[in-house]
Amino acid sequence: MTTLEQLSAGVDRILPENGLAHKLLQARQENRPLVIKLGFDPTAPDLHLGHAVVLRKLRQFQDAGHRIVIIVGSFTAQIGDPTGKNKSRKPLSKEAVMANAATYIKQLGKVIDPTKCEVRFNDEWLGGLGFNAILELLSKVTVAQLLQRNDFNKRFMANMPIALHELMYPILQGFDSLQIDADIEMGGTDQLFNCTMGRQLQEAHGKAPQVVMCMPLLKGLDGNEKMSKSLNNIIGLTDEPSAMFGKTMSIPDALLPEFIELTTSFTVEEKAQLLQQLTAGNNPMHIKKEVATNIVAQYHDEQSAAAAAAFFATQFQPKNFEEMEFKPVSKQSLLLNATEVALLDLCCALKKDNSKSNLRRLITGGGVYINNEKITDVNKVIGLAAGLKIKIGRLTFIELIS
RNA sequence: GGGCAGGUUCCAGAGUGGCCAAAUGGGGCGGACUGUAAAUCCGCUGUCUUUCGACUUCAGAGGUUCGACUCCUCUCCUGCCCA
Repeated sequence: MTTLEQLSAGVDRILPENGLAHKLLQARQENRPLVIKLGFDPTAPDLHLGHAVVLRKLRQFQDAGHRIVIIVGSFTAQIGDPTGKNKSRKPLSKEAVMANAATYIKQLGKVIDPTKCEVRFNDEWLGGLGFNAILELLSKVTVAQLLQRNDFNKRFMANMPIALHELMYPILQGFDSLQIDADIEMGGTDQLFNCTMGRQLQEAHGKAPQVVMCMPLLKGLDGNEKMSKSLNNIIGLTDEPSAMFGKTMSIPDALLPEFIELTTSFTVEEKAQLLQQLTAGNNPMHIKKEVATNIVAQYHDEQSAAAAAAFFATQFQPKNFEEMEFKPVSKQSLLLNATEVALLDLCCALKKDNSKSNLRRLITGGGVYINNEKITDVNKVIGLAAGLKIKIGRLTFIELIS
Protein backbone atom coordinates (compact mmCIF):
# COMPACT_ATOMS: atom_id res chain seq x y z
CA MET A 1 0.00 0.00 0.00
CA THR A 2 1.39 3.40 -0.86
CA THR A 3 1.63 6.19 1.68
CA LEU A 4 -1.06 8.05 -0.15
CA GLU A 5 -3.41 5.09 -0.08
CA GLN A 6 -2.74 4.49 3.54
CA LEU A 7 -3.22 8.07 4.56
CA SER A 8 -6.40 8.51 2.60
CA ALA A 9 -7.96 5.25 3.76
CA GLY A 10 -11.12 5.71 5.75
CA VAL A 11 -11.20 9.44 5.22
CA ASP A 12 -14.65 10.75 4.56
CA ARG A 13 -13.61 13.72 2.57
CA ILE A 14 -10.50 15.42 1.32
CA LEU A 15 -10.74 18.95 0.10
CA PRO A 16 -9.63 19.54 -2.61
CA GLU A 17 -9.87 15.96 -3.74
CA ASN A 18 -6.33 15.66 -4.99
CA GLY A 19 -5.02 17.87 -2.21
CA LEU A 20 -3.37 15.18 -0.14
CA ALA A 21 -1.50 13.76 -3.10
CA HIS A 22 -0.37 17.22 -3.98
CA LYS A 23 0.84 18.04 -0.49
CA LEU A 24 2.71 14.77 -0.15
CA LEU A 25 4.44 15.38 -3.42
CA GLN A 26 5.32 18.87 -2.37
CA ALA A 27 6.73 17.64 0.91
CA ARG A 28 8.95 15.21 -0.92
CA GLN A 29 10.12 17.83 -3.39
CA GLU A 30 10.86 20.38 -0.73
CA ASN A 31 12.18 17.74 1.62
CA ARG A 32 10.14 18.89 4.60
CA PRO A 33 7.49 17.40 6.83
CA LEU A 34 3.94 18.58 6.41
CA VAL A 35 2.32 20.59 9.16
CA ILE A 36 -0.78 18.73 10.27
CA LYS A 37 -3.16 20.73 12.42
CA LEU A 38 -5.72 19.47 14.87
CA GLY A 39 -7.62 21.84 17.05
CA PHE A 40 -9.49 21.11 20.22
CA ASP A 41 -11.63 22.93 22.64
CA PRO A 42 -10.33 22.61 26.18
CA THR A 43 -13.81 22.50 27.66
CA ALA A 44 -14.41 18.77 27.48
CA PRO A 45 -11.24 16.92 28.27
CA ASP A 46 -12.76 13.46 28.15
CA LEU A 47 -11.62 11.90 24.93
CA HIS A 48 -13.66 9.10 23.45
CA LEU A 49 -13.66 6.68 20.56
CA GLY A 50 -15.04 9.37 18.29
CA HIS A 51 -11.98 11.51 18.87
CA ALA A 52 -9.85 8.45 18.36
CA VAL A 53 -11.03 8.12 14.80
CA VAL A 54 -9.30 11.38 13.98
CA LEU A 55 -6.36 10.72 16.26
CA ARG A 56 -5.61 7.37 14.67
CA LYS A 57 -5.34 9.06 11.33
CA LEU A 58 -3.10 11.67 12.86
CA ARG A 59 -0.95 8.89 14.19
CA GLN A 60 -0.42 7.64 10.67
CA PHE A 61 0.84 11.04 9.64
CA GLN A 62 3.07 11.10 12.64
CA ASP A 63 4.49 7.71 11.75
CA ALA A 64 5.08 8.94 8.23
CA GLY A 65 7.30 11.63 9.68
CA HIS A 66 5.04 14.64 9.49
CA ARG A 67 4.73 17.37 12.04
CA ILE A 68 1.66 17.38 14.23
CA VAL A 69 0.51 20.66 15.72
CA ILE A 70 -2.19 20.53 18.32
CA ILE A 71 -4.02 23.78 18.75
CA VAL A 72 -5.57 24.26 22.14
CA GLY A 73 -8.50 26.61 21.69
CA SER A 74 -7.77 28.47 24.86
CA PHE A 75 -9.17 31.62 23.33
CA THR A 76 -11.94 30.19 21.19
CA ALA A 77 -13.19 28.07 24.08
CA GLN A 78 -14.79 31.20 25.38
CA ILE A 79 -17.12 31.10 22.42
CA GLY A 80 -17.54 27.39 22.10
CA ASP A 81 -18.07 25.84 18.70
CA PRO A 82 -21.62 26.91 17.98
CA THR A 83 -23.88 23.91 17.75
CA GLY A 84 -27.09 25.62 18.59
CA LYS A 85 -27.60 23.15 21.37
CA ASN A 86 -25.61 24.78 24.08
CA LYS A 87 -26.11 28.29 25.18
CA SER A 88 -23.21 30.68 25.23
CA ARG A 89 -20.48 29.40 27.44
CA LYS A 90 -18.88 30.88 30.43
CA PRO A 91 -15.31 31.93 29.85
CA LEU A 92 -12.95 29.42 31.37
CA SER A 93 -10.32 30.52 33.78
CA LYS A 94 -6.74 30.28 32.69
CA GLU A 95 -6.17 27.55 35.26
CA ALA A 96 -9.11 25.51 34.05
CA VAL A 97 -7.91 25.75 30.47
CA MET A 98 -4.44 24.63 31.45
CA ALA A 99 -5.77 21.76 33.54
CA ASN A 100 -8.07 20.60 30.75
CA ALA A 101 -5.32 20.86 28.22
CA ALA A 102 -3.04 18.78 30.40
CA THR A 103 -5.55 15.96 30.75
CA TYR A 104 -6.33 16.20 27.07
CA ILE A 105 -2.70 15.84 26.08
CA LYS A 106 -2.28 12.99 28.47
CA GLN A 107 -5.17 11.14 26.86
CA LEU A 108 -3.86 12.02 23.44
CA GLY A 109 -0.94 9.82 24.32
CA LYS A 110 -3.21 6.79 24.13
CA VAL A 111 -3.22 7.15 20.37
CA ILE A 112 -0.47 9.44 19.17
CA ASP A 113 3.05 10.03 20.40
CA PRO A 114 2.74 13.09 22.60
CA THR A 115 6.47 13.69 22.63
CA LYS A 116 6.41 14.18 18.90
CA CYS A 117 3.78 16.81 18.64
CA GLU A 118 3.79 20.50 19.14
CA VAL A 119 1.14 22.11 21.31
CA ARG A 120 0.09 25.71 20.81
CA PHE A 121 -2.50 27.74 22.63
CA ASN A 122 -4.44 30.04 20.38
CA ASP A 123 -4.75 32.90 22.81
CA GLU A 124 -1.07 33.32 22.00
CA TRP A 125 -2.10 35.11 18.81
CA LEU A 126 -5.80 35.74 19.30
CA GLY A 127 -5.58 37.23 22.76
CA GLY A 128 -3.70 40.32 21.74
CA LEU A 129 -5.34 40.98 18.42
CA GLY A 130 -6.19 44.66 18.03
CA PHE A 131 -9.50 45.81 16.69
CA ASN A 132 -8.10 46.95 13.38
CA ALA A 133 -6.49 43.57 12.89
CA ILE A 134 -9.82 41.96 13.70
CA LEU A 135 -11.64 44.14 11.20
CA GLU A 136 -9.07 43.30 8.58
CA LEU A 137 -9.68 39.62 9.26
CA LEU A 138 -13.45 39.98 9.18
CA SER A 139 -13.32 41.79 5.88
CA LYS A 140 -12.25 38.54 4.23
CA VAL A 141 -15.47 36.75 5.03
CA THR A 142 -19.04 37.48 4.05
CA VAL A 143 -22.20 37.00 6.04
CA ALA A 144 -23.66 34.82 3.31
CA GLN A 145 -20.71 32.47 3.62
CA LEU A 146 -21.12 32.12 7.32
CA LEU A 147 -24.81 31.49 6.99
CA GLN A 148 -24.04 28.57 4.75
CA ARG A 149 -22.73 26.72 7.72
CA ASN A 150 -25.24 24.14 8.70
CA ASP A 151 -25.74 25.07 12.34
CA PHE A 152 -26.10 28.72 11.53
CA ASN A 153 -28.37 28.08 8.63
CA LYS A 154 -30.67 25.84 10.61
CA ARG A 155 -30.86 28.21 13.49
CA PHE A 156 -31.42 31.16 11.24
CA MET A 157 -34.21 29.40 9.42
CA ALA A 158 -35.80 28.28 12.66
CA ASN A 159 -35.72 31.78 14.08
CA MET A 160 -33.29 30.73 16.74
CA PRO A 161 -30.85 33.18 18.22
CA ILE A 162 -27.35 33.39 16.81
CA ALA A 163 -25.11 35.65 18.80
CA LEU A 164 -22.73 37.67 16.73
CA HIS A 165 -19.64 36.39 18.45
CA GLU A 166 -20.61 32.84 17.56
CA LEU A 167 -20.16 33.75 13.92
CA MET A 168 -16.56 34.55 14.72
CA TYR A 169 -15.71 31.04 15.76
CA PRO A 170 -15.00 29.60 12.32
CA ILE A 171 -13.02 32.68 11.39
CA LEU A 172 -10.85 32.45 14.44
CA GLN A 173 -10.28 28.77 13.87
CA GLY A 174 -9.21 29.62 10.34
CA PHE A 175 -6.89 32.25 11.69
CA ASP A 176 -5.13 29.53 13.67
CA SER A 177 -4.29 27.77 10.42
CA LEU A 178 -2.89 30.97 9.07
CA GLN A 179 -0.69 31.40 12.11
CA ILE A 180 0.92 28.00 12.00
CA ASP A 181 1.00 27.65 8.22
CA ALA A 182 -0.95 24.43 8.31
CA ASP A 183 -0.61 22.17 5.31
CA ILE A 184 -3.43 19.95 6.39
CA GLU A 185 -6.17 20.37 8.93
CA MET A 186 -7.77 17.27 10.34
CA GLY A 187 -11.21 17.04 11.86
CA GLY A 188 -14.51 15.26 11.88
CA THR A 189 -16.94 15.87 9.04
CA ASP A 190 -18.63 18.40 11.29
CA GLN A 191 -15.50 20.51 11.00
CA LEU A 192 -15.67 20.86 7.26
CA PHE A 193 -16.91 24.40 7.29
CA ASN A 194 -14.50 25.63 9.93
CA CYS A 195 -11.56 24.04 8.20
CA THR A 196 -12.56 25.55 4.90
CA MET A 197 -12.39 28.92 6.56
CA GLY A 198 -8.71 28.28 7.16
CA ARG A 199 -8.19 27.73 3.45
CA GLN A 200 -9.93 30.93 2.62
CA LEU A 201 -7.98 33.04 5.07
CA GLN A 202 -4.68 31.54 4.04
CA GLU A 203 -5.42 32.30 0.41
CA ALA A 204 -6.56 35.79 1.25
CA HIS A 205 -3.20 36.35 2.88
CA GLY A 206 -1.24 35.04 -0.05
CA LYS A 207 -0.42 31.65 1.39
CA ALA A 208 -1.00 28.17 0.14
CA PRO A 209 -4.38 26.96 1.37
CA GLN A 210 -4.43 23.99 3.67
CA VAL A 211 -5.91 20.70 2.65
CA VAL A 212 -8.93 19.68 4.68
CA MET A 213 -9.30 16.08 5.76
CA CYS A 214 -12.52 15.07 7.42
CA MET A 215 -12.90 11.77 9.18
CA PRO A 216 -16.33 10.18 9.47
CA LEU A 217 -18.19 10.89 12.66
CA LEU A 218 -18.60 7.92 14.92
CA LYS A 219 -22.05 7.34 16.31
CA GLY A 220 -22.57 6.90 20.01
CA LEU A 221 -24.00 4.10 22.13
CA ASP A 222 -27.56 5.05 21.27
CA GLY A 223 -26.80 4.27 17.65
CA ASN A 224 -28.27 7.51 16.47
CA GLU A 225 -26.48 10.62 17.56
CA LYS A 226 -22.80 11.25 17.10
CA MET A 227 -20.65 10.20 19.98
CA SER A 228 -20.46 13.12 22.32
CA LYS A 229 -19.96 13.59 25.99
CA SER A 230 -22.92 15.88 26.38
CA LEU A 231 -25.17 13.21 24.94
CA ASN A 232 -23.85 10.74 27.43
CA ASN A 233 -23.24 8.10 24.79
CA ILE A 234 -19.49 7.78 24.75
CA ILE A 235 -16.92 5.10 25.18
CA GLY A 236 -14.13 7.00 26.86
CA LEU A 237 -10.50 6.35 26.07
CA THR A 238 -9.83 6.15 29.77
CA ASP A 239 -12.80 3.94 30.60
CA GLU A 240 -12.00 0.85 32.60
CA PRO A 241 -11.61 -2.30 30.53
CA SER A 242 -14.86 -3.81 31.75
CA ALA A 243 -16.81 -0.61 31.13
CA MET A 244 -15.25 -0.24 27.73
CA PHE A 245 -16.16 -3.78 26.85
CA GLY A 246 -19.68 -3.57 28.22
CA LYS A 247 -20.41 -0.32 26.48
CA THR A 248 -19.22 -1.72 23.21
CA MET A 249 -21.50 -4.72 23.66
CA SER A 250 -24.39 -2.38 24.23
CA ILE A 251 -24.20 -0.68 20.87
CA PRO A 252 -26.98 -1.62 18.48
CA ASP A 253 -26.04 -4.40 16.06
CA ALA A 254 -26.66 -2.06 13.18
CA LEU A 255 -23.71 0.01 14.30
CA LEU A 256 -21.26 -2.87 14.05
CA PRO A 257 -19.99 -2.27 10.52
CA GLU A 258 -19.23 1.29 11.42
CA PHE A 259 -17.42 0.29 14.58
CA ILE A 260 -15.43 -2.38 12.79
CA GLU A 261 -14.31 0.17 10.27
CA LEU A 262 -13.61 3.13 12.49
CA THR A 263 -12.59 1.89 15.90
CA THR A 264 -10.73 -1.37 15.52
CA SER A 265 -7.10 -1.95 14.72
CA PHE A 266 -7.84 -4.92 12.50
CA THR A 267 -6.21 -5.12 9.10
CA VAL A 268 -8.19 -4.41 5.99
CA GLU A 269 -8.55 -8.15 5.38
CA GLU A 270 -9.66 -8.87 8.91
CA LYS A 271 -12.24 -6.11 8.76
CA ALA A 272 -13.57 -7.43 5.48
CA GLN A 273 -13.81 -10.87 6.96
CA LEU A 274 -15.77 -9.68 9.99
CA LEU A 275 -18.15 -7.77 7.80
CA GLN A 276 -18.57 -10.79 5.64
CA GLN A 277 -19.43 -12.90 8.67
CA LEU A 278 -22.02 -10.34 9.62
CA THR A 279 -23.74 -10.40 6.27
CA ALA A 280 -23.49 -14.17 6.25
CA GLY A 281 -25.75 -14.14 9.26
CA ASN A 282 -23.36 -15.12 12.03
CA ASN A 283 -24.52 -14.13 15.45
CA PRO A 284 -23.56 -10.49 15.75
CA MET A 285 -22.82 -11.01 19.42
CA HIS A 286 -19.69 -12.98 18.66
CA ILE A 287 -18.47 -10.39 16.23
CA LYS A 288 -19.25 -7.65 18.67
CA LYS A 289 -17.20 -9.43 21.28
CA GLU A 290 -14.26 -9.47 18.94
CA VAL A 291 -14.65 -5.79 18.29
CA ALA A 292 -14.94 -5.05 21.99
CA THR A 293 -11.89 -7.13 22.76
CA ASN A 294 -9.92 -5.36 20.10
CA ILE A 295 -10.92 -1.95 21.40
CA VAL A 296 -10.02 -2.74 24.98
CA ALA A 297 -6.70 -4.17 23.88
CA GLN A 298 -5.88 -0.95 22.08
CA TYR A 299 -6.41 1.30 25.05
CA HIS A 300 -5.35 -1.12 27.74
CA ASP A 301 -3.75 -4.42 26.85
CA GLU A 302 -4.49 -7.94 25.69
CA GLN A 303 -4.80 -9.35 29.19
CA SER A 304 -7.27 -6.71 30.32
CA ALA A 305 -9.24 -7.28 27.16
CA ALA A 306 -9.48 -10.99 27.79
CA ALA A 307 -10.40 -10.34 31.39
CA ALA A 308 -13.07 -7.87 30.37
CA ALA A 309 -14.53 -10.36 27.95
CA ALA A 310 -14.62 -13.02 30.64
CA PHE A 311 -16.13 -10.59 33.08
CA PHE A 312 -18.85 -9.69 30.64
CA ALA A 313 -19.65 -13.31 30.06
CA THR A 314 -20.09 -14.05 33.74
CA GLN A 315 -21.67 -10.80 34.76
CA PHE A 316 -24.26 -10.17 32.12
CA GLN A 317 -24.87 -13.37 30.26
CA PRO A 318 -26.19 -15.64 33.05
CA LYS A 319 -28.74 -14.58 35.58
CA ASN A 320 -27.21 -16.43 38.43
CA PHE A 321 -25.69 -14.43 41.27
CA GLU A 322 -23.21 -17.15 42.12
CA GLU A 323 -21.05 -16.44 39.13
CA MET A 324 -21.23 -12.69 39.12
CA GLU A 325 -18.75 -10.29 40.57
CA PHE A 326 -19.83 -7.92 43.26
CA LYS A 327 -18.13 -4.80 44.41
CA PRO A 328 -17.35 -5.05 48.10
CA VAL A 329 -18.71 -2.30 50.28
CA SER A 330 -18.11 -2.20 53.99
CA LYS A 331 -21.07 -2.00 56.33
CA GLN A 332 -19.52 0.87 58.24
CA SER A 333 -19.33 3.04 55.15
CA LEU A 334 -23.11 2.96 54.89
CA LEU A 335 -23.55 4.77 58.20
CA LEU A 336 -26.51 2.60 59.10
CA ASN A 337 -26.46 2.00 62.79
CA ALA A 338 -28.58 -1.09 62.77
CA THR A 339 -28.30 -4.74 62.01
CA GLU A 340 -31.34 -4.74 59.81
CA VAL A 341 -32.87 -2.07 57.70
CA ALA A 342 -35.62 -1.51 55.14
CA LEU A 343 -34.64 -2.25 51.57
CA LEU A 344 -35.33 1.29 50.51
CA ASP A 345 -32.98 2.72 53.11
CA LEU A 346 -30.32 0.24 52.17
CA CYS A 347 -30.55 1.29 48.55
CA CYS A 348 -30.39 4.92 49.56
CA ALA A 349 -27.23 4.28 51.50
CA LEU A 350 -25.69 2.45 48.57
CA LYS A 351 -26.75 4.86 45.85
CA LYS A 352 -26.33 8.20 47.49
CA ASP A 353 -26.73 10.29 44.38
CA ASN A 354 -30.13 8.83 43.51
CA SER A 355 -33.23 10.38 44.97
CA LYS A 356 -35.27 8.28 47.31
CA SER A 357 -38.30 8.52 45.08
CA ASN A 358 -36.28 7.29 42.19
CA LEU A 359 -35.02 4.27 44.11
CA ARG A 360 -38.50 3.55 45.32
CA ARG A 361 -39.63 3.35 41.71
CA LEU A 362 -36.70 1.15 40.84
CA ILE A 363 -37.57 -1.31 43.59
CA THR A 364 -41.27 -1.41 42.83
CA GLY A 365 -40.42 -1.75 39.18
CA GLY A 366 -38.48 -4.93 39.88
CA GLY A 367 -34.98 -3.60 39.38
CA VAL A 368 -33.52 -4.68 42.69
CA TYR A 369 -32.33 -8.13 43.63
CA ILE A 370 -31.07 -9.41 46.95
CA ASN A 371 -29.18 -12.68 46.95
CA ASN A 372 -30.54 -13.63 43.57
CA GLU A 373 -34.12 -12.87 44.52
CA LYS A 374 -36.14 -10.03 43.11
CA ILE A 375 -37.59 -7.88 45.89
CA THR A 376 -40.28 -5.37 45.07
CA ASP A 377 -41.31 -4.44 48.58
CA VAL A 378 -39.53 -1.26 49.63
CA ASN A 379 -40.16 -2.06 53.27
CA LYS A 380 -38.75 -5.53 53.21
CA VAL A 381 -36.40 -5.73 56.16
CA ILE A 382 -32.91 -6.73 55.19
CA GLY A 383 -30.40 -8.08 57.67
CA LEU A 384 -27.06 -6.43 57.14
CA ALA A 385 -24.92 -9.52 57.15
CA ALA A 386 -21.55 -9.70 55.52
CA GLY A 387 -21.85 -11.49 52.22
CA LEU A 388 -25.19 -9.97 51.36
CA LYS A 389 -25.33 -9.50 47.62
CA ILE A 390 -27.45 -6.82 46.11
CA LYS A 391 -28.03 -5.77 42.55
CA ILE A 392 -29.52 -2.35 41.92
CA GLY A 393 -30.51 -1.57 38.38
CA ARG A 394 -28.57 -3.16 35.57
CA LEU A 395 -25.11 -2.11 36.45
CA THR A 396 -24.69 -1.97 40.21
CA PHE A 397 -23.51 -5.11 41.94
CA ILE A 398 -22.61 -4.80 45.58
CA GLU A 399 -21.57 -7.23 48.28
CA LEU A 400 -21.56 -6.18 51.90
CA ILE A 401 -18.46 -6.91 53.88
CA SER A 402 -18.03 -6.42 57.57
C1' G B 1 -36.67 53.41 18.71
C1' G B 2 -41.99 51.54 17.11
C1' G B 3 -45.41 47.25 16.24
C1' C B 4 -46.26 42.04 16.97
C1' A B 5 -45.38 37.04 18.80
C1' G B 6 -43.18 34.20 22.51
C1' G B 7 -40.42 32.20 27.26
C1' U B 8 -43.84 25.35 30.49
C1' U B 9 -40.77 19.86 33.70
C1' C B 10 -34.17 16.38 30.04
C1' C B 11 -36.00 17.90 24.78
C1' A B 12 -40.11 19.06 21.57
C1' G B 13 -44.75 20.71 22.79
C1' A B 14 -50.19 20.93 24.93
C1' G B 15 -52.39 23.51 28.78
C1' U B 16 -55.42 29.96 29.04
C1' G B 17 -58.65 30.64 36.77
C1' G B 18 -59.82 25.08 40.37
C1' C B 19 -60.57 18.30 37.48
C1' C B 20 -52.37 20.47 36.97
C1' A B 21 -46.85 17.82 39.27
C1' A B 22 -49.10 19.65 34.52
C1' A B 23 -51.69 16.03 27.95
C1' U B 24 -48.91 13.80 23.96
C1' G B 25 -44.39 12.42 21.59
C1' G B 26 -39.13 11.73 22.05
C1' G B 27 -35.34 10.53 25.37
C1' G B 28 -34.04 8.10 29.92
C1' C B 29 -34.79 4.27 33.61
C1' G B 30 -36.82 -0.51 35.15
C1' G B 31 -39.41 -5.17 33.86
C1' A B 32 -40.94 -9.20 30.36
C1' C B 33 -38.62 -11.39 26.15
C1' U B 34 -33.60 -12.38 24.30
C1' G B 35 -27.52 -15.46 22.15
C1' U B 36 -25.11 -9.08 22.98
C1' A B 37 -28.26 -5.78 20.61
C1' A B 38 -32.69 -4.49 18.09
C1' A B 39 -37.89 -4.96 17.74
C1' U B 40 -42.20 -5.65 20.67
C1' C B 41 -45.06 -5.33 25.08
C1' C B 42 -45.68 -3.44 30.24
C1' G B 43 -44.45 0.06 34.14
C1' C B 44 -42.01 4.46 35.84
C1' U B 45 -40.11 9.33 34.73
C1' G B 46 -40.32 16.81 40.61
C1' U B 47 -39.04 15.98 46.05
C1' C B 48 -40.47 13.90 50.74
C1' U B 49 -43.93 10.31 52.75
C1' U B 50 -45.71 2.93 54.25
C1' U B 51 -50.72 5.13 52.79
C1' C B 52 -53.70 9.46 53.14
C1' G B 53 -51.08 13.30 51.74
C1' A B 54 -47.48 17.30 52.16
C1' C B 55 -44.09 20.41 49.79
C1' U B 56 -41.41 22.94 45.66
C1' U B 57 -41.99 23.94 40.25
C1' C B 58 -44.46 26.39 34.47
C1' A B 59 -38.37 33.17 32.78
C1' G B 60 -38.06 36.77 37.44
C1' A B 61 -40.39 40.11 41.05
C1' G B 62 -44.79 41.93 42.81
C1' G B 63 -50.34 42.08 42.64
C1' U B 64 -55.74 40.49 41.99
C1' U B 65 -58.37 36.03 43.86
C1' C B 66 -60.92 31.44 48.60
C1' G B 67 -57.68 29.54 44.59
C1' A B 68 -52.99 31.33 39.19
C1' C B 69 -49.01 27.80 34.50
C1' U B 70 -53.50 30.37 33.31
C1' C B 71 -55.69 37.45 34.90
C1' C B 72 -52.91 42.45 35.97
C1' U B 73 -48.17 45.41 36.59
C1' C B 74 -43.11 45.87 36.13
C1' U B 75 -38.35 43.51 34.90
C1' C B 76 -35.20 40.14 32.16
C1' C B 77 -34.59 37.08 27.74
C1' U B 78 -35.77 35.51 22.40
C1' G B 79 -37.75 35.84 17.46
C1' C B 80 -40.35 38.44 13.49
C1' C B 81 -41.78 43.00 10.95
C1' C B 82 -40.89 48.35 10.42
C1' A B 83 -37.17 52.23 11.16
